Amino acid sequence: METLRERKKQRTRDALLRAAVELFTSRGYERTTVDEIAAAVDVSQRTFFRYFAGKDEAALALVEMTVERFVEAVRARPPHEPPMEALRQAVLDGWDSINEVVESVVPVERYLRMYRVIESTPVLLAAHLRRSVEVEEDLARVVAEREGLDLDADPRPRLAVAVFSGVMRATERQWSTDPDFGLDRIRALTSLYLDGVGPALLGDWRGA
Amino acid sequence: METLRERKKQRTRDALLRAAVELFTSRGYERTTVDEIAAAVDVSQRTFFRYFAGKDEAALALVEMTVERFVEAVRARPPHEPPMEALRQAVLDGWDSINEVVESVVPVERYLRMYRVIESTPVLLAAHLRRSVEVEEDLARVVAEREGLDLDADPRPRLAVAVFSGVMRATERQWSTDPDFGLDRIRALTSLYLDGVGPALLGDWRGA
DNA sequence: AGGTTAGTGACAGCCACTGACAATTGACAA
DNA sequence: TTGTCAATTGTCAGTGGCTGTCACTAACCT
Repeated sequence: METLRERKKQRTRDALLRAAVELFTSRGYERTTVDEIAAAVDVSQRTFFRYFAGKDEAALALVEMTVERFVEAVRARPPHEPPMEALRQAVLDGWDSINEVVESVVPVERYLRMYRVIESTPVLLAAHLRRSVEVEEDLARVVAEREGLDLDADPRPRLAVAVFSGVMRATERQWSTDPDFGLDRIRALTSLYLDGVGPALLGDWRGA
Repeated sequence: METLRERKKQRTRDALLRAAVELFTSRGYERTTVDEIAAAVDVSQRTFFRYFAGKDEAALALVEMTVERFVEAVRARPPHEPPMEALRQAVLDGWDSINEVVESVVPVERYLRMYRVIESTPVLLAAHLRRSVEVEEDLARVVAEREGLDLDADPRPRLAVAVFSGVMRATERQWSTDPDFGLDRIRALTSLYLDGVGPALLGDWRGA
């Protein structure tokens, strides 16, 4: 059982996160001040910065939860799976179980709306991409370990991850401007784009 | 012939850019204030912001010059070349002619040092990655046009560009931590990584 | 030469963020 | 319980990036 202090902290953090997401998705990121978020939870601005290193961290916190879960999922894939297959399955499974990860803080729908705010807000997109670089490094390590390779000697783990991440980014970007909001659409796009990599790398595009 | 006013403006901008790069590469980006840059050129802080939308823009301005040139180079590649080949040649040619693009502002060596500052400064890396997203969109358009395809109907242009950009990012990242500073090293890594994409995508990595 | 326009400096102000210190509140033992 | 310690929070003051405004000067144009 958790101590009262810890529960209180958790509640404050959740409240701040909820308020932030609420404001970001309605009013927009830039047009929301940290003071407003703090005021909505009735804490001081200083307290906000004790829970989040910056305004952007609050905006990315939800996605961060799912990203961490994704990396774990890759690590947990059966070792005999080829790298790209393991990555693919981990993402798709991630979208299937997104609700379980997020529902304790916000409903899935709000998560998706926040995702679109990130994608359409330059500073947030930038922060998101920067974080992705770190994730890629983690993934490369996982892949190298799965295949029993030395990350510094063999470029393939990093390359596979780079290609995969590039495709995922293209998918996110496409989805974020798609009129169809739903999870099914993301799943479909993910599969479609991953299947498209092979054909796209072929020299001759006339045969499709 | 340019007007005096325009020449003066150009000189002010160049001076600001030079001072900024000088300070960023020596003192570091975060530890350099806009006031210091402005003071080094003896203009007001306000004037700095009339030339650069933000401190980061001054830090990315050099790379921006080469990026624009790169996109043009892709556009100018012979139409019969497959997309990935055109992209590859354009990058490699870009590194060959980097000096011509940059020398009017700073020596190449300083350009390369600035590149490393970007790569190692979180906020700059973030801004750089965000800009790359826009570049990818431009490239996708160029590729689609070259191949006579509709960008909204066929995912292959975006995919090819996404894969290419992913690999380029991995290359940059690798180079930025390499003890070898030189241009040759970048060229070698670029070729190596591009050649590695095929093998990395294969299911079975045991055969190499 | 004289009116017009572009570029600049000075100033005031917003907002994100940080350090320091004091006040409060929960944890835990006597 | 109660007193002590430690964690959490609020307050305050300050820095740095960035913007709007306005008056002033220098370049342009006829």
